[in-house]
Amino acid sequence: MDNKRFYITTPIYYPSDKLHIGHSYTTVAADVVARFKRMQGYDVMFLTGTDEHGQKIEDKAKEAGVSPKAYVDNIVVGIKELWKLMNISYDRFIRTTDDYHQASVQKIFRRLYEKGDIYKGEYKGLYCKPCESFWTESQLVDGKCPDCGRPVVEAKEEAYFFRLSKYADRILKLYDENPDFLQPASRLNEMRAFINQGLDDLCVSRTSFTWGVPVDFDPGHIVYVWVDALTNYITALGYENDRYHDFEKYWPADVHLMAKEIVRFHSIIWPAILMALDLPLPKKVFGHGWLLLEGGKMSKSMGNVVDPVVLCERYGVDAIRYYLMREIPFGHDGVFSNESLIGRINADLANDLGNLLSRSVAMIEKYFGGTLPTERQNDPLDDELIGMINGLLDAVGANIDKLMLPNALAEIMKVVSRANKYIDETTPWVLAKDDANRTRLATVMYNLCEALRAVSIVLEPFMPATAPKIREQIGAQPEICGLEDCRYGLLPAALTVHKGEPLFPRIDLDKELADLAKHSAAKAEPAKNAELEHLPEISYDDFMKAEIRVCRVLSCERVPKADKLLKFILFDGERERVILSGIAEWYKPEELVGKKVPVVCNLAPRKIRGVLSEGMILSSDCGNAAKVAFIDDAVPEGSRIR
RNA sequence: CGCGGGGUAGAGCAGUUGGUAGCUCGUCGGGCUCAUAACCCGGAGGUCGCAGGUUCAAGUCCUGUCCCCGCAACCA
Repeated sequence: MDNKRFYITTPIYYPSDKLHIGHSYTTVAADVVARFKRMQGYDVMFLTGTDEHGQKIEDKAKEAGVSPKAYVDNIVVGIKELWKLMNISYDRFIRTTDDYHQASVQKIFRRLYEKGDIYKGEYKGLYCKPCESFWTESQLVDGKCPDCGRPVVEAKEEAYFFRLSKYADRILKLYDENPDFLQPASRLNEMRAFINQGLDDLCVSRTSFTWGVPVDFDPGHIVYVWVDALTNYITALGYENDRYHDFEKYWPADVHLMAKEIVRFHSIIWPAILMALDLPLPKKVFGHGWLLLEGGKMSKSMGNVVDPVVLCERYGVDAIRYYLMREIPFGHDGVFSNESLIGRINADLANDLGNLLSRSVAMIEKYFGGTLPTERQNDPLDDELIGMINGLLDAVGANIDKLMLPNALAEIMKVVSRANKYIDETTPWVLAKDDANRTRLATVMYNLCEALRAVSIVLEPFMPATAPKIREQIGAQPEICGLEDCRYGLLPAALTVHKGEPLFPRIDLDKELADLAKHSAAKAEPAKNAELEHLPEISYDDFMKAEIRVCRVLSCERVPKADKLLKFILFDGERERVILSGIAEWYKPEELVGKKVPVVCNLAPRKIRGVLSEGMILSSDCGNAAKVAFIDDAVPEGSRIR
């Protein structure tokens, strides 16, 4: 028993902003595994935290007019509240600004330096003086600084480097000998290819900012993110510090869980650092996919992030946890949408699971006054359901061990479906009509409750709040709801049920979507106002020079070989005019035909892709998209707008 | 240019070592009435991006080709 230990981590998140649903996704996944392992009897260490140093935080804090520490303190409070809200059962929370961590990082850095794996060199690059930033060639825009557009110069500065190149062969060997080290396997090829194109040594210090851990033997140099952040996985256990003392107990980690964009750091740089420190390597690095939003990637700059707090408050934590774990194939990208979320909640949780509980308990109350008689009468009809109950734990466990979390949930839902079907097959309402069938009816009811009990057990890691609610209603005591109790026949024969509230009320999809649209529209406005771009004042005469008229769209089609352009033929009140507009990403041509739109008619015509465009259709910037400013249909073509 | 991933029913996805193409949602029809108008059964719907090849047999292997997405490191 003593050697059953399990160490799982999430990345430490960068608290430059509030966390979004993608962070919740990683963390919920880790939580599910941690909870399951605890139920299996493992001594679990589940670590999460925040990576709080660096230029960006420094900038953000300055913008907000507070110290960097005050800035991150505030965000971290929010993050911890989010994890509390989402029922995340982390055992330890590390902040890279914690004293013990910083002291450990300095020791580790010094140790690597003394060993010769970190050396002082020169960082050469393209430098923008006003921005005090180095850029790579590929980052430049038209050969100029991407931030300010000014020219860059070649420059160099002193910096410390980690001998990453030295470990390339050992890392490749690691992949060969432990194909399971990095999952999904497809990422392994990517990493191999990356290493094979040649690893350069890694720049591990900075002098361009001060918000970080100082290199204690060389003032002015700050330890850069690689050594500062990645080492959290060991400093949080007490490596090179006295705050904790379970490094020996938990290291190496069983799983580092993360999204795919940081897989490279964890499967190349992190093992190299550990090799340099002569420490064992983590057993597994798992890079899951991204939650995409309809229309593309979620990102803070696009302003299209989904706030997990809002979702949890609206639909309940367990519904969100379930959706995240069920809908997106773990390891692949998946699309988040309100429709699919509500669809899952309704179909799986309300209709199948919630309703199964509801109808089962209702029948026991109706036919037996809430308590089952103790005699039983079995039937071959029961065998399949009972077999599935007895096989459930293995099916779920095998999938969780492989981190195939959606499959684990699918296995659970299979039992729910089978139980619903079982009700149809056994037709309890028919049995209830004849007292002679009383024993058989009780058996059917008992079997349903057993299915629900088994389901509640394996569902617990995924939906920790819902599982007890199910048990309460079917009258299952906690003593028979451990993982090892996930088998048929443990409920007392004289079972008493207690009907409760529906687990997951059904959501009216159309109403809900309309409501959501209203909210997000109202919310989008103030958010944008903060960063409005202002232009110089213009005179009334200048304004009146623009001839903006209402035009009707006669036809609209995509421009061949142009992914953003739509070609319009419009009627402006006296003639037809052709206009090209770069809105193809957001509108289908056919949905625009017949619409009335405002057009700047006296804009100098311009040839685009060989077609003369005579004017501009007015649209508003909406996040990263454009929305055409449609005009009320009652306004006649040609009307002047001013 | 390079590297990686992907193109399978209206939508979203499974398809292990090649052997009659599945699942969820939607849709159409039927059943039931215990239940959160939920549940159960059945039907329709796919030339598995395209073109070749290997094979008795290919979504599954090989070659070519088109399209989509990501990465391309000092950015946290």
